[in-house]
Amino acid sequence: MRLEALARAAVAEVLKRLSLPSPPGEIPLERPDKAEYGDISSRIAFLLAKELKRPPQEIARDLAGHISHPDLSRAEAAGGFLNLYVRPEALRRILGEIIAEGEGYGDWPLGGGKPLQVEFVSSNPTGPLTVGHGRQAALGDALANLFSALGWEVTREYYLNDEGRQIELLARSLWARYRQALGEDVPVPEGGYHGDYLVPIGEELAREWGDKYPEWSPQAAEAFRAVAVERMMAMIREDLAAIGVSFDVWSREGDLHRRGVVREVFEALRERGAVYEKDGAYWMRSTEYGLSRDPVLIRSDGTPTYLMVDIAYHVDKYRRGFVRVIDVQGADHVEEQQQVKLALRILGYPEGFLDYCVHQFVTLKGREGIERMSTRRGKFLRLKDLVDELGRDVVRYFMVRRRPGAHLVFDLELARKTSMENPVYYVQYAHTRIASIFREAERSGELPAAPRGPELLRAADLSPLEDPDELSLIKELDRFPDVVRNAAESYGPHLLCEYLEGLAGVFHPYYNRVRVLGQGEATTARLALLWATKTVLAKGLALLGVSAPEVM
RNA sequence: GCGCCCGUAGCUCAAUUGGACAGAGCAGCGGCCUUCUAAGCCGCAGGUUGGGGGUUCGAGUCCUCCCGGGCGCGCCA
Repeated sequence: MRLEALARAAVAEVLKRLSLPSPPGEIPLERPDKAEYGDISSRIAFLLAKELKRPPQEIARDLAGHISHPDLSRAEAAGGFLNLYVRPEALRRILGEIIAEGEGYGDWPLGGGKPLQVEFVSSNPTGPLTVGHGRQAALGDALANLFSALGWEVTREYYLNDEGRQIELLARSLWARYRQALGEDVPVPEGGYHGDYLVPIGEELAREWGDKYPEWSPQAAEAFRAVAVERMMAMIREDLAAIGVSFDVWSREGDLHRRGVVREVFEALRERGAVYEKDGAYWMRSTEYGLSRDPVLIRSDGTPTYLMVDIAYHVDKYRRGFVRVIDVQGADHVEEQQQVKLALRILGYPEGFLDYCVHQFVTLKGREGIERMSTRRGKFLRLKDLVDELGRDVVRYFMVRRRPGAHLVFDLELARKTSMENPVYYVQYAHTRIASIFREAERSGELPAAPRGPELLRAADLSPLEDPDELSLIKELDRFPDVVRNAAESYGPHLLCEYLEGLAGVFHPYYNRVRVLGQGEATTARLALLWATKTVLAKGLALLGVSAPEVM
């Protein structure tokens, strides 16, 4: 039984024994940040104060005076809080349970194997992935990992927008590059894609096709669009491979049209009275529901807007059996998100079905200062170049280290450092140091190699663990599953970074001060503790898509 | 102008979702390697949480008004 369960049982028991009411919901518990507030504490007295018409401090004192549990050494009332101190034996028993759970430690059965989708990146195939998409790739993948750990059957999906005006512009831009390669002075269209990446493709087409398309025509549009989309997708796949993200499903906009989903969902909205006609177009009645404007669903030329397709896409997701969908999107899509959610509400889909993880943009802080990026203007840093320079681990870690809702300033100089200043290495190095101890233990014969070594650790006598840092380490390890759950449910993988840096921050001083090998009985106990620490570090890093190296 | 997000140490950011005296890492200063990797450890200094008002036993967190920044306000995606 973990710390919280133990404390909850103790508090529930004393409430019952003193015939006090239980608060609605669970008994609140916190991990105090100061040692003088105990190992775990509860603000329950504040919750009972109103009902009992007694001051919180008095209630807390009552509870502290009467609480009794074999695993608690002490209970104090301070400022209305009930502070509990756990016996070292109980902590050591918890460590034993963590070791027994092994790799599965940190997982939850909450999702019950139900299908959940994380849709992310979904960048238009109009250019390579930029640093901004990198944040989304890292974020989405980490969330997918986290929800898998919560027991959901997770699908990673990329929505591919292979039709529409932006693609038209892309094709036109590529055609211009093609003409340029043939020595003609055709400019890239206004608002088109000015990045260099189209230049070599234009040259290639010039060699291959010669002067086959001297004019911009429907035939040219067709040909250049097909090549452009195909080449851009190849580029994007390359970028995703570089950062180590892969998708289970690639869905295409064109597919939704062909299957008639778009038309059908539009009709459904119209039947619900959510649509009106004006200026030859069809609009959704959004202002009636408090949104700031009515958007167009079907243009006057009869083609559906991006929003209309997006709504249909989400209906389709529901029909495909997902019980929960999380879309990772940039802050520039918030209005769109409100419109989609509203449409789903009108259509009667369950409220919690669709959720958005909205993230702010990334700016790069290098020597030249902070730069803004734009794919269309060709002013951006390709994600792959950044990964090639810094490594996948650094890029991934930096991208998820901040709360998604906050702007991310990517500090290139810090990221380039291979020292303690770089938080990724700080965490990874803790893992490496432990690995090193195990290598040394095997070499010196203090611990046999796997599988016998781990078996011995599972059966180890943990009673020599009484150093305060050792007990702190156990308390940190005990928190891990809660961090995983919280990081997933609040869409905040950065909480995992915080945790891992904290865990490494307990380990490093301990390592520096306390010798593990050659300490007789204590050695096996310490190896067991470090085994658990190493497992949690590795698992935490894995959830973020970052490696846990044995050697650095 | 309207809507959404943000403002915390010199810098980059946390803060268990309303809890205790607001915490880290850089940058600054001073110490620690013949012992499992110094990519490390220890110590010092650093704050009116943008500002005012309000709700609450209790506010960085909720409400309100200012100030400053970002994003959006297309029959683009």
